[in-house]
Amino acid sequence: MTSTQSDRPIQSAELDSQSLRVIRAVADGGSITAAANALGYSQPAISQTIGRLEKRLGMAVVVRSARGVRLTEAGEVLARHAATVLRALDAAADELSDLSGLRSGLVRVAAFPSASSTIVPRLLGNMTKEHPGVRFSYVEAEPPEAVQAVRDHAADLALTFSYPGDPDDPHLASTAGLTITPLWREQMLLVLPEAEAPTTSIDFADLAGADWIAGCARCRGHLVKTCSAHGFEPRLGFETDNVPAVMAMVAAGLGIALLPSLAMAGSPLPSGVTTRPPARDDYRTIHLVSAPGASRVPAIAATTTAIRALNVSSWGLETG
Amino acid sequence: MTSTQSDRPIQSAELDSQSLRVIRAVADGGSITAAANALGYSQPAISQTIGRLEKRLGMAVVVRSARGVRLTEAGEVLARHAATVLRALDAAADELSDLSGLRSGLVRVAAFPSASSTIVPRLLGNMTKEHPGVRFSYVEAEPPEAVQAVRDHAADLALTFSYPGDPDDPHLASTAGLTITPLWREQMLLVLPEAEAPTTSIDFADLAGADWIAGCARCRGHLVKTCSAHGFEPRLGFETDNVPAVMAMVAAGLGIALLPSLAMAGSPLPSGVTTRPPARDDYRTIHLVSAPGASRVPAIAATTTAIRALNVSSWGLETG
DNA sequence: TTCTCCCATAACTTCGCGTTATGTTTGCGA
DNA sequence: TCGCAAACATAACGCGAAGTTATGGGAGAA
Repeated sequence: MTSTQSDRPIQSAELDSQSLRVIRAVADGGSITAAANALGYSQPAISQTIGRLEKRLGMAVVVRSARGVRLTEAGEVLARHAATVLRALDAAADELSDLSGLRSGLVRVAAFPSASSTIVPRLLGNMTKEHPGVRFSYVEAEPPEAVQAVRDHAADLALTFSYPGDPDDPHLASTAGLTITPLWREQMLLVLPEAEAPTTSIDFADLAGADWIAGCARCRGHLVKTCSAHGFEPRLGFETDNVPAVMAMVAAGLGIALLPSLAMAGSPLPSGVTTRPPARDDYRTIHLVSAPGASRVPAIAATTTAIRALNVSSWGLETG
Repeated sequence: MTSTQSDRPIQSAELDSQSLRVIRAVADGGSITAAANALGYSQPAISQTIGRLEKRLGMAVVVRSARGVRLTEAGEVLARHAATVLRALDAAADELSDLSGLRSGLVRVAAFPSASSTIVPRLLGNMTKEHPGVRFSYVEAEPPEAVQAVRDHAADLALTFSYPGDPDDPHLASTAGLTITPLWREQMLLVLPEAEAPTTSIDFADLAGADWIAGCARCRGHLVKTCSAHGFEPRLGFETDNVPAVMAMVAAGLGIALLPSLAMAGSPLPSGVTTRPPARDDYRTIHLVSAPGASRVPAIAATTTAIRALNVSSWGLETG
């Protein structure tokens, strides 16, 4: 009584968006030739696409008509759902275009404190002016935490610094899978009362008797290391990572300090306080840390490019 | 300042449903390997599919993570729209399965009047019992109009008849593109008063002096042709294609008639009226007319199969 | 360190999906 | 009635997408 139907259910995997595009074009144009012209294909391409689809489905999708072709019920089903599918694909393509064209996207930046008032505002200002659709988040973090944030995918890009030869350099330990690019060398400056400042640079060895005001843990480590390289151990009286406080302490005659040049740019020197470079150049290095693949995310790639393009000479940074 | 983006907008043609399936599986499984297992592919297949997609889009869709992989913003966009796309594809596949599995579908049938009360009810009864989801429409139409309906795609299947040697046979003229299958031979019967009926069959030549009641135009043509083949021209007194009316006229002694056997099945003989077969077999042929490709529409194919499977012997039809 | 998990790559095969060239059918017009 | 034109199908072919297995390398965990 009943016919010998295969009765195999149609899997959605047997439907592809290209076939739906073709069906819709045929429905709109009324003929295979018209669809081919509309889609920019040759006539046999459409004919074969439909033929393959019908073979997969095991039923006719179009039937030849006097002039052109018309859809079967199955074809109508496909044409109806094609509208939904193709609308969604168009929407996705639009959003991807926005990401690709830097009209949308989010970049999560982390950087160390003295960058917060110097590099970061200029960077984000340039970027939002150039690409208003790109959004940024920013968290201030010391290098170890910043690196960890990138590792955890909590941040896309991190600006960090490291002192030469630092054994605790977070970039050395378990930075597996991260890309670390040196950006600039940042000059270290001695901060001291004007009265005690010589006219030119200062030899570290002359400072063996001074009281020192230390900064963050790793900065203090660098200070101790530098002093011991010059044959003495610094007398550390005060500790704070608050730069204006350090300067005020220097102004109050409580000691001298060794600060990176970005700290100067962020906080004006109090009167009576000045800076001098050490006789033997002292610097730390600023790095850009990113997860691999960051270059293949348009907004992040654009941000890294913008970072490299920053004019940083006014802050005492040297490209290197 | 800005980076060198290609900035080429993403075309929705660069997105295919397979990539979306893969993206969704990766999003769900959290790793490429898990997605491969879920989809039944090898791990490199998924890896390469994503790689090709990223190459087409010009941006990353996933980033390697500690354990497995995670989506970028672009990947999230795709995963979000993938839900819509795949839902629509599943819906389409379901509907196609219903069509394929004879749980839905519409078959438009046309047939000649005497089939309306015989063949067609039995056919549609069988079909709706066997396949409740399949819907039917039916229009009664004489063969020329029925053939035209199929040609115009106003009907999917038509039951028609033709008399042997009919020069106006609608199946001969402009049936291009239609499939015509002979189904059965239908016996023609003489309808006459019982009083005048011989016990066995009747030789046509003995009826030269009778008055005749004619049916439809083509039936009348057949009658005239048959009579002239036997050397006389029938005296046509009454014309109607109303079968009960013909029988009533015969019962009233107004003449005799030549009717196809299906007409008998549809209308009971009045008392005093009987039928006899002509001595030399007289028949017409019942055809199935369908548009090409009808066999590739499941519901229509099932209907044609059901037509062939009909038990029609009780109506005086012979397979041939 | 070593083991395990996961992803990428290489090398290869197959077939989907285009192309151009050509055939077939239908409807139309001289 | 006889080509002509229009539309779809088919053939033959090429390329690249998309799958496979085998293998390598990096990162986390015992």
